[in-house]
Amino acid sequence: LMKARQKVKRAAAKTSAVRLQRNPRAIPGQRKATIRDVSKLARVSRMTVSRFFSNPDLLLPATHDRVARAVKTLAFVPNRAAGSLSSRRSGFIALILPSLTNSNFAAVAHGLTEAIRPANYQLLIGFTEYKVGEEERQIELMLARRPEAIVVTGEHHSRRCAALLSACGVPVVELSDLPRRPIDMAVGFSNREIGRMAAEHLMSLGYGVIGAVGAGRSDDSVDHRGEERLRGFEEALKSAGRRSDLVVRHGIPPLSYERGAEGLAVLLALEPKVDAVFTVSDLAAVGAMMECRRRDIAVPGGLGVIGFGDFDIAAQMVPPLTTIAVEFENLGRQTGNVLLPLLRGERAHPLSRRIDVGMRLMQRGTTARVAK
Amino acid sequence: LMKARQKVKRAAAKTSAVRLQRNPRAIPGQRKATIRDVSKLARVSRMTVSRFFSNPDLLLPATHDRVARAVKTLAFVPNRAAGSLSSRRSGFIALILPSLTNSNFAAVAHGLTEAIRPANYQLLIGFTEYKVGEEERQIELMLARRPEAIVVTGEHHSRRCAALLSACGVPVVELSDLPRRPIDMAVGFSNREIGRMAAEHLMSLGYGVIGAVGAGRSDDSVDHRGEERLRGFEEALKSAGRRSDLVVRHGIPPLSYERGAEGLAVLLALEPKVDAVFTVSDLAAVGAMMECRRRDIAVPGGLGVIGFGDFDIAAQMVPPLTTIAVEFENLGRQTGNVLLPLLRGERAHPLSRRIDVGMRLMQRGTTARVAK
DNA sequence: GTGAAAGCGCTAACAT
DNA sequence: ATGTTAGCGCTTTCAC
Repeated sequence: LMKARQKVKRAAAKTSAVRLQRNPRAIPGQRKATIRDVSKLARVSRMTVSRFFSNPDLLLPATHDRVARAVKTLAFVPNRAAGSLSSRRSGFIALILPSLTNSNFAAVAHGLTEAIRPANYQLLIGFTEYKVGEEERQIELMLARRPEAIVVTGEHHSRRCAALLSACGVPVVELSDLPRRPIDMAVGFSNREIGRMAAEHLMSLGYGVIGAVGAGRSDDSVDHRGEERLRGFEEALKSAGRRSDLVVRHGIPPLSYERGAEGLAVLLALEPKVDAVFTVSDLAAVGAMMECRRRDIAVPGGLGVIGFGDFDIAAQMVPPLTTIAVEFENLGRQTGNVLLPLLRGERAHPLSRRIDVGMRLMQRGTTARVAK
Repeated sequence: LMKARQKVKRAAAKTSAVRLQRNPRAIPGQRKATIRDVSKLARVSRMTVSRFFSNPDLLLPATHDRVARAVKTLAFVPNRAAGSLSSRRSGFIALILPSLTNSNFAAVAHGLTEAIRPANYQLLIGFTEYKVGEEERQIELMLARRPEAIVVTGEHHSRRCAALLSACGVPVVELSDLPRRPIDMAVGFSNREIGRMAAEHLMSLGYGVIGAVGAGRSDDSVDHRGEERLRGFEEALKSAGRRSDLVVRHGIPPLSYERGAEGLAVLLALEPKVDAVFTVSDLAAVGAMMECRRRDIAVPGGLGVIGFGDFDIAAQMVPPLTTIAVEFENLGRQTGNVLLPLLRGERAHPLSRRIDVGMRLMQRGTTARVAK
């Protein structure tokens, strides 16, 4: 058997000597050093070099030194694709967001990055731009990289997305929504509750004719989370026996300052007597406030305004914007904290499969008690 | 020889039959289907399955169908780590940004994503939070994934970063700055020129005592680009024989609304007669405007304000904010356009190694001619 | 503490 | 149009 092997090897050696550069369409640039090059230079086995990176304490100081020097002279950077293939651990965590332009989603990314850094995972971020088809595409792209966990935004997924996610075999976290029946885990808050909270806040202050502004939808883009907020808002008004038809859905997501200003204009045209408005996002609220200034409508006297998100600008406005805050960076961090034990192979704690990070009403200057 | 090979194979088969689960520390979840499983089910060779994904037109319709069915029943998703290793093309483009919380950087990411999508590349985003040590760490993490191109922000890199980048063997783009001697390529604009432009704009309108607000620095964080803007600003004032000492560097990057408001306060304490201010970012400018409102300083009458970035909020302010605009999404798109031919193996066009996307003064309401 | 062997799942190159 | 073979660069496993 031994002899047979030798023969095969020699035959192989002959062929491979012929073709030096295997793939001409390979990325250009001088060939990178491999673990093999390092091992030769340091006169150790490849395994020793591997251990140098994964478990340096196992090496004898002298060996460690030789390897370190070789690594340095060759400017060796281990190839994680090869490592992943062999160890069956990619070191990736996939994060799929609607958009990065929203600073709250960016905060999620930052929080998650921070939480997973000590474990040496790398984030693989994708964004959908609120396009419905894009989520599927992104999930497939991600799955091809064999992430060790997948974090998606929201609870609404196409059938195919849901199928891909439930079959993917790694932990899945649904972010920023709390589905009744999560695919796997969920970390978030209730968007519906936020709408309700906004409506109740406005009613409690004595506002009478209350409207809302959110994003519309097109054939290929939706903002499910904003829509949930509007729904909660309508519910609260209805169950209080109030008018709940003053809900403007304007423009395609994401909602911007400008869309907020326009949305308010639409609302005022619909019902000039509106005395308070909830906008699905602070950005729209700020836009609405600017529109008020242009129209000489006093805030909060002429119009009460409440937003969502507690974006940085909210507290800085004059008057400062009343809003509902969610700690998005914390959301990301919590997600990381839920995932880390799972990635270490520990079983999921049943209580941590659905984490509500809650929300907080930040009453500031744009809402105030109305004189009856 | 043939017989020898058979023997080796049989021996190998025997061993591998013994150990079913090779790596117990592998990520949990049922074993994913491999190209081999598909090939068996479809009764074709593995290459045919591979071609099904890379070049489906090559297959006979009947073969194509059989493979498609097998792929579907097994829910097969090709493992890109294995593919990358074999083809020596990772399909990654690395993008290293200071932060995602800045919507202009997010815009870059979006633009770049859009540009590279048709070629089926995937972005690998990392952020440094303006920390100097983080850039090195990020670059090393990225290099381990063998990206086919690396995009970094700015021209200032530590020695080690510069070394890693110049030795990495793939195209490198420096973003949003135009170094005199780029490592490889650069797509951006002159931050210094922006500072100059701001100063000249204010001088041309007749403002007399002109200040600026930027971010400070700590031991481990800097905003080189903002600093460049301040430098250009100082230069312009100096060469016009004006006072150039009213430059406040406040707080650690990134500059926020709040920091802008505080920065203005510092500036006013330093020199109450200031009649115009340039802030290194629109966010700080907005913060400064809010501070003005709190102090009943009229804008632009009492204080002229000019920012940078043309963030969405700029045009929405009342009065709308004068600023200097750079099309950041276009910056990302251009970067993609420069990279794509290189990734296809074409030679770099010498003219496209340094692309200036330029800038535009957006004169709006916060600056106006001063009555002498 | 170190090494040898085998194989992770795919594709380039060549053969038919 | 499809198949065969030999690796890609690493890590697991097990032997010493």
